[in-house]
Amino acid sequence: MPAKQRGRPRSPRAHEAILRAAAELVVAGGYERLTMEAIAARAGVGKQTVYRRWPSKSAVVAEAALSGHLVPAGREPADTGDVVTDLRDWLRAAAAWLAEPGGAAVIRALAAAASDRDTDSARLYEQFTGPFHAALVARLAAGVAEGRLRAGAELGAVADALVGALLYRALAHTAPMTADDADALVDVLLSGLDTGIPAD
Amino acid sequence: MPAKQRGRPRSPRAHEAILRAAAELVVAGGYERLTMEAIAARAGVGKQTVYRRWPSKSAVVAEAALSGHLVPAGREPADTGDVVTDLRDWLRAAAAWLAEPGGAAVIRALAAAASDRDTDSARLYEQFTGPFHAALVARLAAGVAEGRLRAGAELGAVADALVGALLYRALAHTAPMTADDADALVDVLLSGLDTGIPAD
Amino acid sequence: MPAKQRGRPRSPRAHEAILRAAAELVVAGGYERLTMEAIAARAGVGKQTVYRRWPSKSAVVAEAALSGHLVPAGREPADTGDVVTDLRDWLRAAAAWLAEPGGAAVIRALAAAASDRDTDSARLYEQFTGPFHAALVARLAAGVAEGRLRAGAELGAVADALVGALLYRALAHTAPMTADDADALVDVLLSGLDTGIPAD
Amino acid sequence: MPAKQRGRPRSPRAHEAILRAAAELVVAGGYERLTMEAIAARAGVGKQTVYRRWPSKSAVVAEAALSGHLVPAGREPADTGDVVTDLRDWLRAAAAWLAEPGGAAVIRALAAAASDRDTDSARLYEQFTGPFHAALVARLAAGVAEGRLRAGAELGAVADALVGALLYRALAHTAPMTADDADALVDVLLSGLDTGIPAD
DNA sequence: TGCTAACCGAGACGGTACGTCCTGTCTTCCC
DNA sequence: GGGAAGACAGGACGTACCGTCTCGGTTAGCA
Repeated sequence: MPAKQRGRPRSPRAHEAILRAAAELVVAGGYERLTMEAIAARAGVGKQTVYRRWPSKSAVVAEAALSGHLVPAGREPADTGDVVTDLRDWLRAAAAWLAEPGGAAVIRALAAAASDRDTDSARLYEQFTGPFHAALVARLAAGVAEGRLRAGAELGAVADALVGALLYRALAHTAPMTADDADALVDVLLSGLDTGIPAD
Repeated sequence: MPAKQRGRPRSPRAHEAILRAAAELVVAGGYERLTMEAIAARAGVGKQTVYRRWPSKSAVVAEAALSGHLVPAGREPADTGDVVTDLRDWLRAAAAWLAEPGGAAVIRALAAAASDRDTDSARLYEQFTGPFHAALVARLAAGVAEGRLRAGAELGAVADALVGALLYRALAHTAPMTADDADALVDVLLSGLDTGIPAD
Repeated sequence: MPAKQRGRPRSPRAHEAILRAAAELVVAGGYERLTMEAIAARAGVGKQTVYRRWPSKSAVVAEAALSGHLVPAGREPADTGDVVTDLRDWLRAAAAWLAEPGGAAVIRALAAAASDRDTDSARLYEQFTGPFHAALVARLAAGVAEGRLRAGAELGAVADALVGALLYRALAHTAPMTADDADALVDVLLSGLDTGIPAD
Repeated sequence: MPAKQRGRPRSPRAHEAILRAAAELVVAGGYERLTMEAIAARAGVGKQTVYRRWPSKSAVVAEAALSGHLVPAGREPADTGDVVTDLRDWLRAAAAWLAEPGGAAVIRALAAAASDRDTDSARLYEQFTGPFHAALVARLAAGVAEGRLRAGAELGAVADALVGALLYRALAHTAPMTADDADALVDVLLSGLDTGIPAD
């Protein structure tokens, strides 16, 4: 029995306004330049109203990310029946999003938020990258079922490689991943490197 | 002719003490909790002495990382002649280091430092992960030359996948990469997923 | 016709609890540390219930003082027929009360409350010190009628001097007024300073 | 040996600017409306620079008062040789100052500052009213020496009565003391009330 | 040997943001 | 309609750091 509700209920408007403000500010200025005061001010809300809901900047950002304010949800690979094409298309789309300034800002903000000591960064990554990872594994498994991909491979490792490479290129931002890079990565993962010739 | 050195030379003791202090503090408390004042205090140095050398916190951390205060330098893959074994060993060793608390702390600090708007994060990543990436590509190229790996694959993409997967698992830290995970990843990259059977 | 009472009548229990809480808190912590939230909490009452009755902290304190929660009411000088003794006794008693920690705390709280810009401090002082002042004047007038005190003196000025000296010693609290101080003050006011010898 | 001076010395300009700002703001808005942030802002100074010197609002106000920023120093009674006239003139002048809005504001601010739990209010009153009190006693003693005032009276009590009556009228501010009130008070103190006729 | 420049530790400076506390108002459910 | 509870916008609190500055005091090369 969850302690009967007493007093004025928390305003959903304020809740929403805070997350929206945080998302806008983090895209505009990056995580380091983001301040709780600015979030509250832009949301038209007292600071206490922010702190009543989240204990820290990183928690607000995490919630904004998880609730879809920072990134449009639903980026699972399609299933056209051709797993190779689906994989390629998904990776190209993801790379394109991360090549935009907004996408990169989100990823970098997430990495910074996750570095905060008091953030449940496992949960953050799990909820943010987890769906992609899981959807990738599912699509790959379907590809195996189709007979298009070989059985026995560790599909989780493949998803790690795909998500990890995207993340790495986005964070390092020497140069974001291009469509060609994406295709090359898919090619390697499909064809492998082994020539079958054993070492001497 | 670079303006002959005049006045008191900068103290190498102070230089070293600052980097050591920064490294210790970042491992102990994470990047977010790190402050320039604490670095200076722990190094027994005035703040100006820090700012005279580096313009920002992230620059100090970057230097600490690059100069081997945060991470033991020299982790290139060995060349035993067997590229598969070398790759596996390197990935296992890297995964093991990142599974330690210290290793994870360093990576997370680096990610946070790189998220600083005013950091040359490209340079940071390049200098930090670059050598590994380059060494991997070189070792892979040698493997191709040996005839052990097929020619024509985009080796940079392979290195991206390896480094990225490590990074992803370390940052997400749901569970750090195990030796088995490492082996599975190498296996996939070597053997590929493709059965050679085209889509319907 | 005074708008017939509608709805639930105001709780006298709450009223009383608020004043008692305010009195206790002001004695315990002084006026500056007193907060409306603490008053409401200690009274077991919602803040609105306080604000419904009084518009400000100083008003609550004023009411607490005036209603006898802060100071026992009824300290007028006695009338034994001997105005000198009565005056001395009254002043000694007042000085003794102000020498206690509680008494001093009340006076200091009152002074602070009266300093609030939006307090009707004239009313506060009038209601708090006014009765004493008036009773003193009355007792002095009776002394004049008795023939014990000379006519023609400005009795209000005498009362000002008595009340003012008490207040001053209490607020300054270098040392509260002693019985001897009280006697000396009465002595001066009765005997005067003038020798009757004019200035050169 | 007072610990050799190290680091940048504290700015006398800032010190002075803070006290001036505090004095202006307290006269303008009263003690309750005074904030540390406003003091710092008006002084063109960081808040820390205020807190580095004084621990609280009341301490700043106390210092401003004691250093003559709130009240022009030097209000001792003159010595024309005629103690009665001197006393009357002094009391009239003091009453006139307290009747002005500025004077009243200062006294009320002082009373409020002295009510702060953590203020050394004894020192505040002693240094603020003490000089007047002492000068009054001195002038009265000179009057005794002149033969104009009777010996044997407790001159401290007389000064208490004068200062106290002024303070009381200023704080209560039902009506500030007028010149006539001042004259009446001096008259009573000089002539006394006693008719010499004993009680029945 | 003395001059001058750049360094050194220390710590104050004007600022910004922090996270907490309180104000006076409001909104809910309950009597 | 009053009452207890508690959220609301607002704003001051006192603290912690930022990056800069100003002290007295080294420590070097150059005169």
